[in-house]
Amino acid sequence: MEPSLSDEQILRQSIASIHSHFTPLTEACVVDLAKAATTLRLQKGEVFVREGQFATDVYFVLNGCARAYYLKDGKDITDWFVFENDFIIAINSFYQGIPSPHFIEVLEESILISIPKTEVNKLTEKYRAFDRLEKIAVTQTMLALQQRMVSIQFETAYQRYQNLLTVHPAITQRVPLKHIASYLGITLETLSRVRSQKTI
Amino acid sequence: MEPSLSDEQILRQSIASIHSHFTPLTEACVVDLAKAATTLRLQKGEVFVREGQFATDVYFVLNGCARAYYLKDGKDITDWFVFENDFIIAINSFYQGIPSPHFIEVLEESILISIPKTEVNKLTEKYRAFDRLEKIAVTQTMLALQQRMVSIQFETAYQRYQNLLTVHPAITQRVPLKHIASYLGITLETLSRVRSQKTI
DNA sequence: CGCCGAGTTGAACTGAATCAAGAAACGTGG
DNA sequence: CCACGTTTCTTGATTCAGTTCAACTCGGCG
Repeated sequence: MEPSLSDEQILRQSIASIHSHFTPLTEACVVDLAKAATTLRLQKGEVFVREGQFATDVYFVLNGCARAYYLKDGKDITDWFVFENDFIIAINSFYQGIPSPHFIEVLEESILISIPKTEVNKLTEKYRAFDRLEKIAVTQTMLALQQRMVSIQFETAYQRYQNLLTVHPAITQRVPLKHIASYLGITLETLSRVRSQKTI
Repeated sequence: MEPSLSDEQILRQSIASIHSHFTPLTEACVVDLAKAATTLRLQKGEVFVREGQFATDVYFVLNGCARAYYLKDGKDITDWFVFENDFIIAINSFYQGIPSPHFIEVLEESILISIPKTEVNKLTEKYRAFDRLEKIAVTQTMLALQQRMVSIQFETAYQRYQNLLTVHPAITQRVPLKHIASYLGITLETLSRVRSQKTI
């Protein structure tokens, strides 16, 4: 993480990152986006979306990483990981207008920008490029979920873990294994055993 | 199924259905869409997208039902069901530009309209409303996949089957159980047992 | 130093898969 | 309209991947 970036710098870097990782935005759109967005600097473990809340913002992770999770019968289940240069939202609340089943927290000291949902909707309405950005993000998420469905449905715990490593090789250095286990739909014990075996 | 609809009628009904089930389209957009679309009348079991092909069209099911499936180690795995008034595409090929891992077939005598991908892209570019339609369809698919992830990850075979029945109460009358089983990520035998038990 | 969260290891258990056999429904041609 | 083959579905016995419960190790930190 860069030491002591100004809000101004964070915003500029985020927009540059959106430009290169998703799609370019027009000048005017960038100006409006910069007005709408605020920066967030969060300490490791800070929970910035809670169960029961209505999604108020979209978040872009410039630096660090975050996870969305929910409580199923009291158990903490990770639903989604996000690393630098990606968006994260309380997906159900945002798109279905319901109270969020998810919590979202950062897993490291992180820098995000936050864009209010109302402003997102205005930007989407006003700028074709921003609308396209949202469509790209949603499409990527849809495809990632479809891949995960196939993986979880017909692969063994070992194969799912290997798949995850090919997508996020360094994830085990950044995320506690218990979160990885629940994301993969297995127990911590099974993940531990799977990690200790070198072959099938 | 309506007896002997004309192509004209099929198109008109499809557009009306898109209007009411998704989002309204402008007059001009409807005119262009009608020019781009063609009608398809398929017999039960007809396969209209094959593995290895590049997605050339988006399909709207006006009447009947269809499924997308792939072969995993020679086994036929259903990935998606679609009933009347919904779209179906070879999702990976369409959005990732790769040869389709999926086949798509109709499970009943069905009426679809088919819109070439090139025309979809033009319509998306030209009409805000059409762009919105695509975004809505993709967002709905994303949310449905997310629900399915949760279901498959932490529910028993019995619960998953019950969930499916709440979403598609009549599915067992229209779709062979083997397809439902693979969709739920269980074997045909397990589905049969699950169906015979009245409680957990 | 001792506690606490994170991860490992072991043993017993279980939900669902696999393998196998048969019953029921379906459709196609004679 | 019936007979026959095929596909669809059911039922039973066995096996297995992964869970659960429990005890233990390791590393960091107050």
